[in-house]
Amino acid sequence: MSEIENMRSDDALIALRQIQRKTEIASKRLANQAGLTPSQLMVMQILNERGETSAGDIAKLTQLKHATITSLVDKLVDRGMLNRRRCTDDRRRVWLTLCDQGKKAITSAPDLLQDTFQNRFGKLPSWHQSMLVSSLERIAALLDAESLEAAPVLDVGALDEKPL
Amino acid sequence: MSEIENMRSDDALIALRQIQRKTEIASKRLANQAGLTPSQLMVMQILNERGETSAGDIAKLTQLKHATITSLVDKLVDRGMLNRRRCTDDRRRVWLTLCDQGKKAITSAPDLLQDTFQNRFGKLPSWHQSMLVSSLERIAALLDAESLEAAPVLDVGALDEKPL
DNA sequence: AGTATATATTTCAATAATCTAAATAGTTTA
DNA sequence: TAAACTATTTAGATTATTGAAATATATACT
Repeated sequence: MSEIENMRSDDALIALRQIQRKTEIASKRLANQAGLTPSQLMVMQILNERGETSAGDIAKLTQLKHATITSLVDKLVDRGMLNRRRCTDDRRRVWLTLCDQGKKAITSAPDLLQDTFQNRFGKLPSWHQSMLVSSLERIAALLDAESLEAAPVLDVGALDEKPL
Repeated sequence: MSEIENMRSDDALIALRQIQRKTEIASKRLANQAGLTPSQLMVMQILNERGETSAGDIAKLTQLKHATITSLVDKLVDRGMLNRRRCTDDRRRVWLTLCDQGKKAITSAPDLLQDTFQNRFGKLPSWHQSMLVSSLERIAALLDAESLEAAPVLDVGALDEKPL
């Protein structure tokens, strides 16, 4: 690939990093508003999107160690955000689910990034909206870890399942 | 805005969250490979992109407290990654810059996400590349808000409880 | 000018998040 | 059935992050 051909890719990566930083900071703020740590929020969002998920898969998805997940889940269970359920098929495993209060906690906190985004996005012409959505979905696909064989840690399989 | 009109916005937000999670995890891994914490990496990337930046601005950009920046910078300076320089105009301020070793540290670590992305992106037809770049830049702009960048975190703790 | 007030960073002690290694409990394999 | 393997937890240590007070400098006011 020539240098010139790389140019657009570089532009894309720069924009991606900007997006990353903005969403990450917004996440931090959102977590705070909901009375959660960013890691706790991440776990709860994953559960909200995927439904019942095992502790180990959460560890893979978040790239946190199992011990960390355990202590983090302990706290969330104590606060009535999550349920722990031992898997009956394989009694080593533990399934986690959001309970109602948990769902409420993450949906009721005002999300500044989301609000701002929706507001501005809604004002764009329809064709532009479509283009952005398909671009975002394409980008997400380009970032997919499937063929990143060097990253077995991410190999959770259902990683690309449809959220919500 | 009607429910139907909201639909595409929701799709966009879903894709955005996927992108966020993927880039965040890739960041964690990259930091690890470079022998840095994610926060340290973030600081160094900011310095790499913006050049000399004040400690306070770094605090705002990362949404970390000043005390945190101080200790984090201490370590990076000790390791020869960064330079501290007292501003001559306003001697309260401190300017930070990456030094050569720091630049090298963040550019030499193999970035799996970046490599994969570049590889796949490069295979797309030119018109598609252009569209993706402009879409990404537009998205970044939609996420841009002083309120998102500068606003202090409201600690009007959501509701009843605080984190344990 | 001199005093009060505001800003930028640091220090220090405390808290919270995360990790490693070992332990526990259950499953699969040979 | 023993050995090897997998999932989660426990315990203890390490590290990151924080709030509050301290320091040093700048700005505004009278």
